[in-house]
Amino acid sequence: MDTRPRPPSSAEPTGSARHAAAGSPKRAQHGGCEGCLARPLAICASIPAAETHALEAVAGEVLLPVGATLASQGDPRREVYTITRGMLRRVRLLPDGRRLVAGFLMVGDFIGFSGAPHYRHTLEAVTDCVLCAFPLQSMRSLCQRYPDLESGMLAQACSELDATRGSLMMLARLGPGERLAGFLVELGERQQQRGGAAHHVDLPMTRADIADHLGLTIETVSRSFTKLRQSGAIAFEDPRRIDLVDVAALRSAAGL
Amino acid sequence: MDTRPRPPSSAEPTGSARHAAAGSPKRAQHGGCEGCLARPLAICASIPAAETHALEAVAGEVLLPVGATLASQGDPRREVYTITRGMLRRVRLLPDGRRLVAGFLMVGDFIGFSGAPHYRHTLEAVTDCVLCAFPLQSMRSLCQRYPDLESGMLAQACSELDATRGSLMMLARLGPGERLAGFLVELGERQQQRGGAAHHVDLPMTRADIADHLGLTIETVSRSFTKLRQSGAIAFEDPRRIDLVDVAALRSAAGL
DNA sequence: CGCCGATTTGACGCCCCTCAACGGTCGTGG
DNA sequence: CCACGACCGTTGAGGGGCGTCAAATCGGCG
Repeated sequence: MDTRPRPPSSAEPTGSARHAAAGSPKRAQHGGCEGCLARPLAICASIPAAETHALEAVAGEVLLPVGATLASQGDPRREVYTITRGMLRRVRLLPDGRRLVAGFLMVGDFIGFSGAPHYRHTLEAVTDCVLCAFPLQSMRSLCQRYPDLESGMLAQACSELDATRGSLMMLARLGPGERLAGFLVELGERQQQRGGAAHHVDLPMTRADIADHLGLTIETVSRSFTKLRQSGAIAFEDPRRIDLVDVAALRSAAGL
Repeated sequence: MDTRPRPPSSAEPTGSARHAAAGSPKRAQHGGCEGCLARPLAICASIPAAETHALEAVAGEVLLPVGATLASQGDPRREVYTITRGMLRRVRLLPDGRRLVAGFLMVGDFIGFSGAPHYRHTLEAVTDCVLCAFPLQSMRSLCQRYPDLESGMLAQACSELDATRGSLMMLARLGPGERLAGFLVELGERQQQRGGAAHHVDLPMTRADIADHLGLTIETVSRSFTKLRQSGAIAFEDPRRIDLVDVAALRSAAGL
């Protein structure tokens, strides 16, 4: 009765990569919190440096090659994760193939804020990733032992809620160009927090990922890119590497 | 450059109600947790019944008449709330008047999951409301004293995150009829948890509120209602009181 | 009864989705 | 080395759905 989907939707069916067939997750031993680049960004920082052994004792390391899936929609939730390297996407699929990318997850982000016993999203690696894995049960006991950890998680969950509510406005009331502007600004800020250059955004994800994140089609995303470029707000030669020329204009377009 | 808004947007400019000019919030003394209808639904339940005096000691009661605003976008956040009676809407306004209703808040819901120091939304009473107010600072100390309270809040924040992510899919990829179907089902379930009749939904909010919640216009919402009615999925005479005739159809339309 | 707001319905137009084609890059294999 | 295919991104043409504008109906309240 309503919006019709496109036949088989867009991106790959989880396991049909280029040639080597998108490897699967591999387990490894935890490398230690000391030199961890993600630690200052992650909830792990809620535990004092002197006590990281408690984390290391229960943590495992997961290596996730590009295109691999960490967990699938419907799987039981047994672990939570902190991202140490790389980028993931959080994908939800409708039975008819319509696809939503509910978010992109970057270094320091926490995976596991959910009350559901099963995953409501599939988690796929946009780039090669490394994650710290914690059994759900261990995380619960750690929270009891270190109340600051639980406060930290609550705070983090609240900011994620803030961010998600921001996306609501974007999807409900902004036009394509405005959505894209907001997306670029936000991604740029997150990359800057992680040591990226200001006024520069790297886009490891495809246009299809962006489209499914913004509730648009690939074509409309592409057209919006060229319009933003023509307007002088952004510049790029490599479509995966964007210059934010006029951040103020981008921000105001996105209602920020 | 993009979607153009309608001149002055839809609903009232916060204070121009029917005739009596939408009263303002009134303070009262807290009535006690014992007979509180919201308690079993709210995070307050994380504190044992024998200890409710700790809550009562710091709580205040707020009476909010229809149309009144509890807090405005940009105000500093000083308190958090639990809803005891009535319904509120969480509204965000863009400078040009575009409006989003980020959610409807009902009895037992908690207001205050945010990391921001200022409100990012305006909170307006859809019906007459009663709320329990807790100073932010008191809530923090309560969390230290009662770790279960903090766990409860984390759990609640996680379910809200789940719900908000569900809205993302709705806004990004569902058509008008599907969005409305999902909205009705979800609201029906929440009302049922609160003692409402199954297969019946009360809509205290206007079509404009629904439209701004679903990212549509009033007219499209209205047309979607009549289409759902013609399809036999719902029935109604009073537009504010909807019969859910075929819940299965509604659920599957919404991708649930 | 008259006014006002809420809801519904109709006519029309624009924006975005759909369908299609093209160019560029990369990796493979002849 | 170059031909080839796969994937990605871009651009153009066309159609449909939802927003826009307009008007009618209904109910509540003064």
